Amino acid sequence: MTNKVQGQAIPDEEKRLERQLCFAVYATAHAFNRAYKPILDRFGLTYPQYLVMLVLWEKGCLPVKTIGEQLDLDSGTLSPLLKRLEQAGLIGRARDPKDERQVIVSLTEKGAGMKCQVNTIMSAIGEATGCDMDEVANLRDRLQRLRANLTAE
Amino acid sequence: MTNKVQGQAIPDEEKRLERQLCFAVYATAHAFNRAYKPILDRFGLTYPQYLVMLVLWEKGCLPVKTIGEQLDLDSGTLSPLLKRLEQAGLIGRARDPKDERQVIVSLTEKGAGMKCQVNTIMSAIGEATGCDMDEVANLRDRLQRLRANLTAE
DNA sequence: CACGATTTAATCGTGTACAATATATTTTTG
DNA sequence: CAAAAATATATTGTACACGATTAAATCGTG
Repeated sequence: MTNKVQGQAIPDEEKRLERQLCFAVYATAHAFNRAYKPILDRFGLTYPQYLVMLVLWEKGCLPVKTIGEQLDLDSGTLSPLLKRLEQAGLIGRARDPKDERQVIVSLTEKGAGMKCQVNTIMSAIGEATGCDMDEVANLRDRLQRLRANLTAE
Repeated sequence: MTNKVQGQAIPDEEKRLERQLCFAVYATAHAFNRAYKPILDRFGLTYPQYLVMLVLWEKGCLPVKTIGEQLDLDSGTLSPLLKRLEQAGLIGRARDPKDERQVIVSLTEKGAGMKCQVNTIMSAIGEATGCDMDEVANLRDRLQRLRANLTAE
């Protein structure tokens, strides 16, 4: 016998990698990345960069802080990523005159013009998932609840 | 009108970040990582390192290749990760005498002894997910199907 | 048996992630 | 109003992740 105090002992079968929800999420995230790569390569974007562009296409100019809240990423990740998007000519960055602490990220002409490619990208990925709209919605909603639980510490 | 040829145009509402299944997966993977961090820190493990240990606890000695197949990671990721596990004294690495191309990864005494901590780790994470066993199984199976679809290119 | 093709790991370069720290700019308070 | 606290971003160090390349060993076919 291995464990009695802290709840039930978990049977070995349940400890297998394939049974872990965390691994299913982890491996699916990688699979999505790989599915996106050939599509996004055509636009010179990485997947996290594409997410930033999605937020900007949806909401327009935003401070770094807000982008970070949307994507759940901190400045240590976003600063270099935004620098690369700026070098690619897709976004601009400027200190907010009202509050010099903030850096406002905006779309350039080139970055805004790229928005019309979203249909192509989302259609290709939608195809690759092999899921109908109900299954996508089901899975997405379950994941959102799970994420909220995990974050609620 | 934006798009008629390539299937239907996707309404703007569907393009929002929160509606994307890929982002739900991406953000949940990060949330899992953060939930694991304080637990795994106590054992000096990162989350990917923990996954490698899970595989070794389950199957014993394995070549790098097989570990990569289990986790869907390549040698560019595993080589440095395994080197750190070796430096931490949890695993050993040795060329297979039968086939010198292969490196067999094995558990040290210390690494094998750590297995009894799995109950604690999995219980803590299970708690953090806030999901009952049915919901975990449901979500895991849906993700496994999704991953298979995405990988089937 | 030889020699080219394949297999297996390691290495290198680029790009996330994140904790910890640094810096500059508000905002709050004594 | 000045010092302290809070806020926003950038930087640094460590650790994945992956494509591309390299190097060593084995295999396959002539």
